[in-house]
Amino acid sequence: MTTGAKAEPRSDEDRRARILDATWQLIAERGFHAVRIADIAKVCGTSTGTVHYYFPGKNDVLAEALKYCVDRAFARQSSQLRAVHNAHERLLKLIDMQLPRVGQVRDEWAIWLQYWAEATIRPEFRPAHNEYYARWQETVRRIVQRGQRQGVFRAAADPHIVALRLTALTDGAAIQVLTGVPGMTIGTMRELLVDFVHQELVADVS
Amino acid sequence: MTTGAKAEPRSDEDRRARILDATWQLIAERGFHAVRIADIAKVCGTSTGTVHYYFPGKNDVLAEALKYCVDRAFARQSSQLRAVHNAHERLLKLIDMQLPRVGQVRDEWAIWLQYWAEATIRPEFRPAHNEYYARWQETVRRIVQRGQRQGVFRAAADPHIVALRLTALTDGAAIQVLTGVPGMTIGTMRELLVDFVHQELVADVS
DNA sequence: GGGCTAACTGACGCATCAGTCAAACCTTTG
DNA sequence: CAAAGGTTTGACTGATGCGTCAGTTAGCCC
Repeated sequence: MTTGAKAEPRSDEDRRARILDATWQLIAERGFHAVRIADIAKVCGTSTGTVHYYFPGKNDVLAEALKYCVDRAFARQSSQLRAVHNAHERLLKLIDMQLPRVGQVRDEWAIWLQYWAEATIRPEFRPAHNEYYARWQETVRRIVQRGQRQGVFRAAADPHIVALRLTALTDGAAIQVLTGVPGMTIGTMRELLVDFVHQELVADVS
Repeated sequence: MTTGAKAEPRSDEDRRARILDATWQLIAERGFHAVRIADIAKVCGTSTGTVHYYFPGKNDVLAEALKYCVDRAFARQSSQLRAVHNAHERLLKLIDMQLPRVGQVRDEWAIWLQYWAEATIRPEFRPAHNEYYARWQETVRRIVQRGQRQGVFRAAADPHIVALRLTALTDGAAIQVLTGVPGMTIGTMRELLVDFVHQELVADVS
């Protein structure tokens, strides 16, 4: 409903992908547990039977939709980041791409919040979640290491620790934006993260 | 099921409180949307009719249960913090009390995750959420100001900013603990937060 | 054309729950 | 004691939605 690409899929076997695409957007809009198979079918212009034809049960559609969304987002980020060679700029670019503005990125953050709530309660969601989360942390860590090689980041910083902190800080700030905490806007969030990067990785003294 | 006080309520009109107590624990265990009126009644040793006698609808029970939990946790924290007079120690005590160990505190964190997921989707949850979140941030901010008055914290730090950062960092770290991100344990979380406090508020240079 | 299969449909069966209600129960007051 | 009013019960209802399945259509090979 928001900004997801809804262009006609070329042939038949990405019907599956169409279903997943509709599903993750519905999750982002209405929440994990408010999504009905009938809603998915309606958005896809198909029947509930078809959804069950491709996925054994509702849980499977939902779980795969989460993965699908996170995967696409990661791929998109990666490809855009590759174009930026300076590590400092690349990190700032990453931060910028992750700001939960309205639209696509905000919906993706909504997915993460749903994912967290679900993974807390249902341990079977954790392995997949942790894989994706680790991949994200690793992206950050690599940029830090790259920056140290390039000499734009302090050599003394521990990339692992910095990644842990920066991801935590990003998540926490995103929560405040998404839940509408007064005083936490997109701008505040960017400032907060940029400052953090500067203090941890750029500033001269320790 | 975990550690909530389940002692016999003295008379009749805290039957309401008993229901809320059972409800928030069920939310923490099973998730917001998996809680059934019948479950609440069963835990309370009463009937579904009684639950509806005290609360007009399911939504009311759930929403009030969230508030109830957050309120109790806040009161408990406040009373324990009051005993610590040195601001630095008080902040460390706060951090310690908020580590999501198993049991009560972990359940309370689970409630926050559910709250966030819900507030993201349903704007009507935001006002209450933001009120509680603001109260928490204010607690942190006041401790920082207190520390500056006492001279144990750097005067240059902006209490508002520090509170924003520390709460975000805490939330982010808690998510990683609750979702079981490898490498993020209670110990790591404490270390991360204590380091942050030291760097932002205690270390000499800026 | 005639068999075969894969893709798709949508009505139906069945389970699950929120909320209702009339009756039962208990407590208080006159 | 009796009436009144507050509280509790649990069977019931109506709605909702998942998953199934018998049936349909479309493509494909012989």
